[in-house]
Amino acid sequence: MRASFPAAARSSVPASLPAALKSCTALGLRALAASLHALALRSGAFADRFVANALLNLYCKLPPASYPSPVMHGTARVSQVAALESARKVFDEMADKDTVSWNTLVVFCTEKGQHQEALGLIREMWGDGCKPDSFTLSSMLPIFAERADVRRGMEVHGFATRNGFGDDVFVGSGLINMYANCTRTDYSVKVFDNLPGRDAILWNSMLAGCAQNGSAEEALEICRRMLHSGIRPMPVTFSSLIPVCGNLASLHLGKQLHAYVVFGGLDGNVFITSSLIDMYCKCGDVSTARHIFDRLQSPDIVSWTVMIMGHALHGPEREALVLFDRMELGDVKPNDITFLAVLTACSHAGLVDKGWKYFNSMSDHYGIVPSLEHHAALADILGRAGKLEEAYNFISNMQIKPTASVWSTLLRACKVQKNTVLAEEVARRIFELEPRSMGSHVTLSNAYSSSGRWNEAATLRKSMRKKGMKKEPACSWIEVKNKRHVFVAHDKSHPWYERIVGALNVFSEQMARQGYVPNTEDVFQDIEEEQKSHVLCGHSEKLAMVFGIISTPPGTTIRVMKNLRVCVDCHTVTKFISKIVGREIVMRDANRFHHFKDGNCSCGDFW
DNA sequence: TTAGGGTTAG
Repeated sequence: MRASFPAAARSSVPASLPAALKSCTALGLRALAASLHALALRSGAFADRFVANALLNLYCKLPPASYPSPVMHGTARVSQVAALESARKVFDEMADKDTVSWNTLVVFCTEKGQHQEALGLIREMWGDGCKPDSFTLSSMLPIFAERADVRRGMEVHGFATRNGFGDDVFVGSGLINMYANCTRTDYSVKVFDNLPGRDAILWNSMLAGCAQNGSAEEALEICRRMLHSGIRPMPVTFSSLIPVCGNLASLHLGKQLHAYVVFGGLDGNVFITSSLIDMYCKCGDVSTARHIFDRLQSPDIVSWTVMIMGHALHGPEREALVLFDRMELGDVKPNDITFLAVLTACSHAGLVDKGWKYFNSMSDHYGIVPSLEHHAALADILGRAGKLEEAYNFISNMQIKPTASVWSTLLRACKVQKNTVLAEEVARRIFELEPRSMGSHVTLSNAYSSSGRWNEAATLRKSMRKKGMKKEPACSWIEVKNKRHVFVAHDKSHPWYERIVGALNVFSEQMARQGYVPNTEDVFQDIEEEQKSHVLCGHSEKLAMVFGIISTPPGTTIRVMKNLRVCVDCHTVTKFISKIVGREIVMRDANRFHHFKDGNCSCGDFW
């Protein structure tokens, strides 16, 4: 027999239920929530719009526990579909739906990445006579942000303006992010500047939008303006801004932010510490990164991954594998990005068997399907280890269609191994997919040159010029006394140019006495050997390094950054100079970090 | 009374 409620109790049920359900949702009280659901049905309170909406929200935030727990991608998807179905069931049973009901479901779908379902619901909502409001619009914008669909994002913007939501801060922050993701930070700034009042989250939206899209200078400018407006920096301000320092490789700026973090007592925030570890790695100071990492009580997956990647790029690569194995023993499970880091370590260390082992364990032990990037990483491991044929077969037999970037890892390996026959075949494949691939044209031309096939190299260069293709100019930079100095080859514009060349000549004489012979392999022009060594003398990384040495006190570590890979001769020269001046020289190129000390390099001459 | 915005790794 079902208990019936006294009339007085029944009337008070709807008033108190929404708040009670909200508390259950917030505190994760599933059992109590289930009882309240039963109560709502028995008492008739479910007919109340507020009660039903609160229940719907409960089902979205706290789906019934009987569904499989979301562990890996595949299972999580099943779980989300089941959760949506259960929420939808509650929704369909509602007699009195309003905009809140629709929005609750829409938000649930967008947050779970079920974008098609969300857009379908919004169409259904229109058909039901319920017009989208600011909640709906701010939920739609992240969908077009992720798809970088600026056209549809702009349609939402237009709708918002026409319907009186142009001043809404939630719609505003959605628009700022959407435009930033579509690489239109200029529009983000316009939206931001036109919003009334000031809102701390909007400032952080602006900052994050610029930071995530490579607009480093703009991000710093936003930060200056924010502080000037009296908005205090928040934890999220630091976790957005610190990666900017890493991308600029600006160690002095990164250290300043680190100091603010420590003084503000924010060094326990996992977002901030992960970004600090990554920043120090990217700025060439891996030992400080490791120092921070070693003091973490319980590193999360991002902290582990950035530290593993740090060792993969700086060496010792085996330390990256030691960390990975340590992580596997704990509670934190590796994800697809962690595997990219560990495969990078295998590539730089030349560990073919381990590379295969980790690659296979992704699907065997973790249910992670290897992506194009993982395939490219394994192809790189094989190619760099000289197993060109194995790499070729591996790429040819991939389950997913290889892209030009996968093939290009093999092309670079062919150049290093001086196998121009295979290089031509691989380049043919690349040009079928990407006829104007600049990097691959240059690599093939360099492969011809370093094998002495000057005519083919010249013909290829000529056809590149004809097609209007220009090689990215090499440049290197160094920070001295908080100022960045940028050099291109034979750059005479620097005020210290004469002094740099003078010092370089002195070093050349010392190196010659110690047995140095210029390595002209990377001079891709058919000129006399003597001229080639002159070309080598002016390479941007040498200019930046020598400037660093003569403008800093003895013993100071020199950190040079280069946009392309370091050339073979510069690598040899830097080894000699590190010994002559007794300094550690760190050089970041497009592929990894080189730590030169006492005449040796951490890459073991394998890069 | 019920729904929404900003952060770390490739």
